[in-house]
Amino acid sequence: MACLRAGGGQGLKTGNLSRRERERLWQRKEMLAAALALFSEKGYHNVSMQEIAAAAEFAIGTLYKFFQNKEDLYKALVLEQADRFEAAFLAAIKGPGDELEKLRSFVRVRGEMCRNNLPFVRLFLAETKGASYNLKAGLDAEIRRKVDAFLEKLARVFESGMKNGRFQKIADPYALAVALDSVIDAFLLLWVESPERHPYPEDPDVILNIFFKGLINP
Amino acid sequence: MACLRAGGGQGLKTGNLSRRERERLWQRKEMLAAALALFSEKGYHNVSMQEIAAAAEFAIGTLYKFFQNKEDLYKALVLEQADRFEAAFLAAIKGPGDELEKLRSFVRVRGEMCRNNLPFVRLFLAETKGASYNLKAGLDAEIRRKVDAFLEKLARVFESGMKNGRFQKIADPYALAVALDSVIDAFLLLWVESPERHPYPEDPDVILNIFFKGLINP
Amino acid sequence: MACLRAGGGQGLKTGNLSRRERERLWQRKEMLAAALALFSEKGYHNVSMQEIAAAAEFAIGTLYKFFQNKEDLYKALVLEQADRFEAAFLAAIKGPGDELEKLRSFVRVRGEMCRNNLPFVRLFLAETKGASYNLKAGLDAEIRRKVDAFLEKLARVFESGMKNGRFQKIADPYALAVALDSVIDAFLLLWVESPERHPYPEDPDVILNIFFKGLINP
Amino acid sequence: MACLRAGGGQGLKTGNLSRRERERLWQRKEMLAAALALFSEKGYHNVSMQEIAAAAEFAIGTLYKFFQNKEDLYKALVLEQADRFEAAFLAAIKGPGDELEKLRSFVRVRGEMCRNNLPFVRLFLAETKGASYNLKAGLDAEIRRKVDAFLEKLARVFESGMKNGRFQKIADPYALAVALDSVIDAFLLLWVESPERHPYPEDPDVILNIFFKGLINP
DNA sequence: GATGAATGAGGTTTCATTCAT
DNA sequence: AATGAATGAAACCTCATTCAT
Repeated sequence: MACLRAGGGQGLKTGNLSRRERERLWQRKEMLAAALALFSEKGYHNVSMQEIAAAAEFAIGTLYKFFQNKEDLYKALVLEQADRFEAAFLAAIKGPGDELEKLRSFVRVRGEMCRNNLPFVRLFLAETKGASYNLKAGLDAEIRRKVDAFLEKLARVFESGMKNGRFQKIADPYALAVALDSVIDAFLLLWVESPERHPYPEDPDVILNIFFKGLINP
Repeated sequence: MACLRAGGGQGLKTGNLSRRERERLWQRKEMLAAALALFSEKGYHNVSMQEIAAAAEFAIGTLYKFFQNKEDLYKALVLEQADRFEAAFLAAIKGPGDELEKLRSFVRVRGEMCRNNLPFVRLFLAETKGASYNLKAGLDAEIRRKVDAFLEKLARVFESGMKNGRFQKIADPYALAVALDSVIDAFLLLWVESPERHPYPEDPDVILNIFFKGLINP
Repeated sequence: MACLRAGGGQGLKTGNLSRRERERLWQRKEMLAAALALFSEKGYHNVSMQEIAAAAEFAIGTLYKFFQNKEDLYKALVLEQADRFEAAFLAAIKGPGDELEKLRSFVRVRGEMCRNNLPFVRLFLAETKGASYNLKAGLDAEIRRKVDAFLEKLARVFESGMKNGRFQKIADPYALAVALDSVIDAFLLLWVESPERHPYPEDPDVILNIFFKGLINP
Repeated sequence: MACLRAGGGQGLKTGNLSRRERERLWQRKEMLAAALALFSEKGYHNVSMQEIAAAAEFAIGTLYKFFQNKEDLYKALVLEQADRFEAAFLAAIKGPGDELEKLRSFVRVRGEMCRNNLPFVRLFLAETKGASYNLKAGLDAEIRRKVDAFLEKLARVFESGMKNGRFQKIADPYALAVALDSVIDAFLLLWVESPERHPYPEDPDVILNIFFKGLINP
């Protein structure tokens, strides 16, 4: 959370803004931060707008100046954070190095982002893994579209590796992307639940070896 | 769903019971079936007790004779179904054949159970993957304990395969169990969302090859 | 008000009903009576559902069992009363006697109904005379349609009188109907505001003479 | 509306005022014009101060510099317009000609004023005919006092006509004034609702004949 | 034992009004 | 003097739960 409040300019440029506008942006961030903490802890339906307003130390009316309604607030929260995550993951797989290195980088960044944004990870897993009924109009679809678009890009890393002979054709590239993503999620889930018993591995190959090395003895 | 209503003896013995008791059990099952259908379709918070009572064709008061409150009803629903699933999965990995065959059997049964119980799968994925906030007291923990117990047993399949040389030691057996489970879940999730675009594979090796064959070209 | 509570079977038959149903009807009437008193005194927007519930001595939730929402309650109130009034007025102009007697009867019944239902008259004048913005969907239209339909019937009394030579053709029959209605309303309005200074005349001819006798000296 | 904004000197003299004061008067007029348009269209309770401020292109705070609160603004609006109307009606019945011509003139001016100030007419009818609950403190009384004062003056026209033998004594002069006023209102109401089906008559005698000629055939 | 009418706390949202800038 | 962001009371409405019948 601290990082969220402090972290400036995430997607929203604060360059040439009046004091007023900068203040409004800061207030918005405060509200989203309070909302994130609460939603993440108790879930969408168990958090009231009053609660969020109180946590953000604003009047309820002020909350409604920034967000049309509860759903709108929630969507803004999830989408803005999702964008940050997507950007970081894309940077990882578009970074330098061969396909192998890209995968390592992705696994590493995934861990870092999550370690630093635990509240959002809880929310995000709830949104993408759990059947989420909260989001009547579109967020669900929008999030899933984003995830899918990313998985396609990840699939292309596998595909490219297969084409240049670095990877074997053990499965459909998209299936591999889905599989890698879900395995990482599983490790993250274990870590979220009990960080001490199941730490997220520092070395990405601990996870990747499941894919790299064959299980069956030849 | 029909199977749920009709399906006798799932965990609850109906052997030597009075007519009264048998009727009560049948009523209870009706209620849970109606609740499952509604929760699965709309989510815990978007289903009212009135709605469940109406769907089950009982008075609201009768519902409360069987379940102390909404949460209690939900817990009973999830736990009883989870038991059925757990039993089926355990049977799969305790069945005949070597470790490889056990894994294949598990992947197959996982698919079958889910295909036949889509409403519950939706609910279950929401509960186990998504951070589930519904269940303030204990269900969460109880479910996760069950899942973990099963994962330990699955891990022991990998371990045994490693010991007798059938499997390579590519990773920690528990990690492998988690990974396999999550990959299957990922495929199920894809299937739940769009059964036509992403059918759950008939041949378990489509999934298992991700583990069996190494990705990296030697 | 007393008359409203006491007045049984006004349009709603209470003949072959179970005790339950009779009680529900009585409760509904209590609610409408409380609502009428409040709306009539303070206006639609200045009365809260809590207030109505308290006045009717029911819980707020019970109010909503009977009426979907505030507007629904208001519409039911206005329409049911309007029907009573319409019926009484129609009876007056369909009663025995020639056209002249019909008009006298109408003026008389108008006065009686209003004297006995002052709260509703206030509401009704507000609805039909004032531009009423309360009634988003349809009540406005429905009320005006009713009023217009009645005015047409009243016009036909004038028309018939003209045809059989009892009346002179001093103006368009519909215009005469509108004029008579509005003159009665004006007298009622004066009476509503200060019953002592401006009593509604016992003798209908006090009002009707405005129409019967010509003002200009020949 | 244009006439309202442009129309100078309506009751408020702008003669020897500083630029400041003239500007304030102009601003006030802008605000009242915006408020009139909105109130007339949507009704007192369905218009927010924010809305009025926005329509008048002032800050909400500025609105409150001119009017203590919403009710105050509304009262000012209604009273100032009512004064304009009263003045015009008084001029009509004080104008040249005998009693008959005064009545004709009144009917004519009534039509003109209303045709040119439809938004206010809607509001005014709502205020004077409908039981108006908006105006808790005094406006109601003040308006009605004005109306009554005018009706007394109109009554004196009838009275004078009776004294000099031009009119017959068919009814109490005040009752006749009330009746004429209400009949005109009724025609205006019809016109407001559907200007095409019920045009306000060009010839005042169409309305006045109801009074002038006796209905009953002698 | 079964019923479902009654309850009222608590949710979301609006808007008249204030006051620091 | 003008602004408009901030306020929070109060409105409408839902629904988990109880209890008299």
